[in-house]
Amino acid sequence: MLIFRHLIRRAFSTTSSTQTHLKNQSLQPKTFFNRVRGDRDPIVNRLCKDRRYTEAVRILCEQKRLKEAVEILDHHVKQSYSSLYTSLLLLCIQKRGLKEGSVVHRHMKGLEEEPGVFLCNRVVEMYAKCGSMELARKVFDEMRERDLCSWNVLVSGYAYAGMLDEARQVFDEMGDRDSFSWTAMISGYARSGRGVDALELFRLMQCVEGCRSNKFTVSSVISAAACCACLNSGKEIHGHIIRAGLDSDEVVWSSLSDLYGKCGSLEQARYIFNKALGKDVVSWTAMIDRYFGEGRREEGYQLFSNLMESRVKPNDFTFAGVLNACAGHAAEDIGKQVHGYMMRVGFDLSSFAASALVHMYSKCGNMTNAKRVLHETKWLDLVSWTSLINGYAQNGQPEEALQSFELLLETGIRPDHVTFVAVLSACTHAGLVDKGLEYFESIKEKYGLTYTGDHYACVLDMLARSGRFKEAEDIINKIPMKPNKFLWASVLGGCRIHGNIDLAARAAEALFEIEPENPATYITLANIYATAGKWGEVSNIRKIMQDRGLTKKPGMSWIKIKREVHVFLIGDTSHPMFKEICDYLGELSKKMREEGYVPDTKAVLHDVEEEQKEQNITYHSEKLAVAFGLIVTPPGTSLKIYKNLRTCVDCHSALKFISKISKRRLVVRDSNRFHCFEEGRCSCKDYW
DNA sequence: CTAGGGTTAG
Repeated sequence: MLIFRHLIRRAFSTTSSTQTHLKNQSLQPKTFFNRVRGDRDPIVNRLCKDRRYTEAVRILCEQKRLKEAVEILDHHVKQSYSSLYTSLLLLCIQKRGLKEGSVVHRHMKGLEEEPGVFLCNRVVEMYAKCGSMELARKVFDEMRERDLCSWNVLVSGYAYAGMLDEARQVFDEMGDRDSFSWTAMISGYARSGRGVDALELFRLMQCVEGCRSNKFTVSSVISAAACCACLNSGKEIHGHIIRAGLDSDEVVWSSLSDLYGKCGSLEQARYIFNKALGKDVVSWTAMIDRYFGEGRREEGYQLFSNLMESRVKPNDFTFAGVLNACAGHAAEDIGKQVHGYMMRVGFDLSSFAASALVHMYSKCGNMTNAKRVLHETKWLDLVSWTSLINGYAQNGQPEEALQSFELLLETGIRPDHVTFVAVLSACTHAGLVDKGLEYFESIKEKYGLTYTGDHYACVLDMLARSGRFKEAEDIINKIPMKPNKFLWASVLGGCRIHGNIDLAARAAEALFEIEPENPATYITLANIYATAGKWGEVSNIRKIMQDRGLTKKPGMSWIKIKREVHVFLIGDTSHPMFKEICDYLGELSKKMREEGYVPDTKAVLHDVEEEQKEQNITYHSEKLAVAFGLIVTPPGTSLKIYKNLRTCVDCHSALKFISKISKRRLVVRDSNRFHCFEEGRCSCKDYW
């Protein structure tokens, strides 16, 4: 990628910058929750020794060390201090500390003097924001005196919790309403996807005299229009925004851009984005992610590059978005550059920018860096671990995957259902069926999790691949939900390997019902019949496909040489070097046969002569791409090839021979996973 | 004192 050239910096050239970032990061609850007393700063210790507890609490509050502050308050402070409560409650709200909040509340109640409305409002807000609307309501109901703010806090609390009907009830009950009340209600509807209700309420609001909408109101109502795809209402409000002069705020611009992105076009969204006077990092991030979301990767990367050149600093959300795009595109080169940039400008090591890094490296098959990042960040985060386990599983290192799972358990983090999907797939790739079944059992028995469709799909994939169809069918018959397409596709795949025609027919039948338009099912089933020599069935299926207008997705491979992408289709003759490539493949084929390669023509559907079949598979797109790469690069260079479909059995075997003969490392990323061919072996150990 | 936009894993 040329666009990042000026920013390239080796991501791992130094570890000292990592240390700096560790120091700079904010105190995140997850990372620093376990700070023990011995770690307390000396001033606080001194104050405690002198029994100046109130001051100690104040300092801890400033340092956002909620737990310790509340502990001291609870045990040592005997008097009431309104201002202390206010800051403690604020901190509880910030950190979602319900437990600490209720301790503070209890402390307040033990006092002679009754707390004022101001403080009570804070308590209601604290309970609401920390997730207990029951307690919030209880405090509200018991308040002797209430002001408008008390009501507003309750409404916004219910709205925030997604309890819109309750919110509306309180809203309708209250006597006076100001912009706060209306906005809280409107934004609640918008966030819960009830855009129409929000728009309706906004119309009502405009009829109320003396209750003007402000920037908060309009940004909420615009996001409401976006969520229900009401472009026309959105445009009307857009006009209102201009007329009322509310267009000087970056959040308003950002929601407008979102509106046009969601129900207009990316071009309109970009137009608004360009027009916005103030563009903060959120607007940038949203616009970049919008491009990636629509699959317009070049524009996404380009805009990210523009952002880096602007005065706005990308944040962890921005990094996570770009890195996840890189992961999806297997664009390790760009991902590395982004990583390098992050190291320079700094990022929060305990954010999902860090886990996005692990994810990116895992997806790109660079497990060394993935592991390194995970350990460097010291962010004991389940998502990162899951990415790592999955990465190992998909990159042919199932032992490392299971080892990582054991390490994860040692940290005390409880794995969730997604983690087990990764663990089971590792067992599948390693051929560890019995161990996999043990893990499968433990999901329910040991960890008390409910099986998801994916768990069943994984375990059936495992059993079907190893030909244990009896056990597979037992499980299929016991599944409480309707098996999904992934499950049946796995079963079908296993039947292909072991030639189980009966179960294959059942699986295919189910798949035809779920996704009749997917050609892959027809092709696989036809392959199974073809392998068994049942040509009548094969032509039947071909006829059905024709009738339904389905065609096989053409295989396509591409390879990047000197920043230029070369694309090959099956049997493609259009490449300028096609003749050289063919000659080279011919030579290669001779050497391969001497080494023991036998073309596997099972994958060829057509009922044609063997020789013709061999011809067909010789020109599979990945073979063309590899041959081209071998010709144009110097000896010893490793090649990276991308493919849109799964690798076929013959190509897989051929590539093993080619890696041995050419003494090259060949990395193939197919639609499912990475294959790393080296010295006649593949990292996937023939599971894919 | 209360309200707004973008937000990981398979």
